[in-house]
Amino acid sequence: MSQHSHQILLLAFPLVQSLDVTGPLEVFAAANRAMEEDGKVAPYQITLAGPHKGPVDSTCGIPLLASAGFLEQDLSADTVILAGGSGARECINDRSLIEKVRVICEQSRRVVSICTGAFPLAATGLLDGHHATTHWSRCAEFETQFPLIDLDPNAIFVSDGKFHTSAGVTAGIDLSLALVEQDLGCQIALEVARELVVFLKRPGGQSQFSARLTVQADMKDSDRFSELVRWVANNLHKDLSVEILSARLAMSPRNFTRRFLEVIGQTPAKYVNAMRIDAARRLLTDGEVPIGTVAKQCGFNTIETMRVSFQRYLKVSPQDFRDRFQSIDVPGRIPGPGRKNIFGAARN
DNA sequence: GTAACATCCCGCCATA
DNA sequence: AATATGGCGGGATGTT
Repeated sequence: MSQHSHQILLLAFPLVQSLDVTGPLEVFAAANRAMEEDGKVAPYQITLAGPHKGPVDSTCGIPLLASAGFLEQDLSADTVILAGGSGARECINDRSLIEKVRVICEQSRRVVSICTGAFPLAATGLLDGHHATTHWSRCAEFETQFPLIDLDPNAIFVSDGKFHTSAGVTAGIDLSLALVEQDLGCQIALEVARELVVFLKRPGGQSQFSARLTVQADMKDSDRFSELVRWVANNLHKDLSVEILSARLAMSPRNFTRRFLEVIGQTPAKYVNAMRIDAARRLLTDGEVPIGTVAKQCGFNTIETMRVSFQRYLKVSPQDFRDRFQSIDVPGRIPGPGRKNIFGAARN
């Protein structure tokens, strides 16, 4: 936690419009707003740059720099973020580009990659011998390309020294949030998280829920599954057992479980549970709905079930969760001891 | 907290 | 031959 400003360089590979880029931008922009509301100076100065080929306008109000002259520009920052998405994997054979990335990363205090942004980072060789992660669907490819890197396919995000790599795009949002917490403290991170309605999760290394996963578009059957996922989100109060869900897609439970894991990246029950906690979280923060009603609406049969789930995954009870978030609106009220870290107890 | 009960989910193998 | 699917068993995990 410090008063000085943080310079952030966001490297976007060909596609600028992807959530990999806009997600972190939103987080840091929200952090700036939160600080300004507190009467402080907006701490984050963000530069968006990259060798992209997409439309050259601005994203989230951040002007895009250095598209054509990317290699020539003198770019450095406190924190550099390599966004993933379309084009990130393809550019690892562009030697001059990778060399440029390497120089930038070497000069930076913190290096962050999101999703497949890990590929260009890995290509620099800087990650060799380090722990890292990337999007689950690209892990096999990553491992064969970069055998010297210690890949953890199950982690949401991995921190190793100055390098922080994250799994999916939503994990990138979570990671940005963690950086904000590191830089500005828990209070601001809380406000940002609340504003963005990002699903809260535990520190890296825990794979049980990584928020709402974006279904890979290029994957077979993804249409059926994304439709199912949408249906699930709208029917959380119903019975969402494997048996019921598999019947909806006219699959055997065994095959459904297998395909669900492949396409969505999580097992059915875990995913459903994550969605339920997510929904409950929103109802608890955004309204005055009694906790028992929240539990029912979100598909937890009883308050007890919901409480167990909250304790297990968020390390707080529903009541604590509600109190904590609503306390933000009360000036001067400070969360009690042991409640300061929304990301869970353990940190590193 | 705990115990009984239910469901999940993943390896293994047969079948399509 | 190679691949996708489905059934089964039972330890792991979750619910009441």
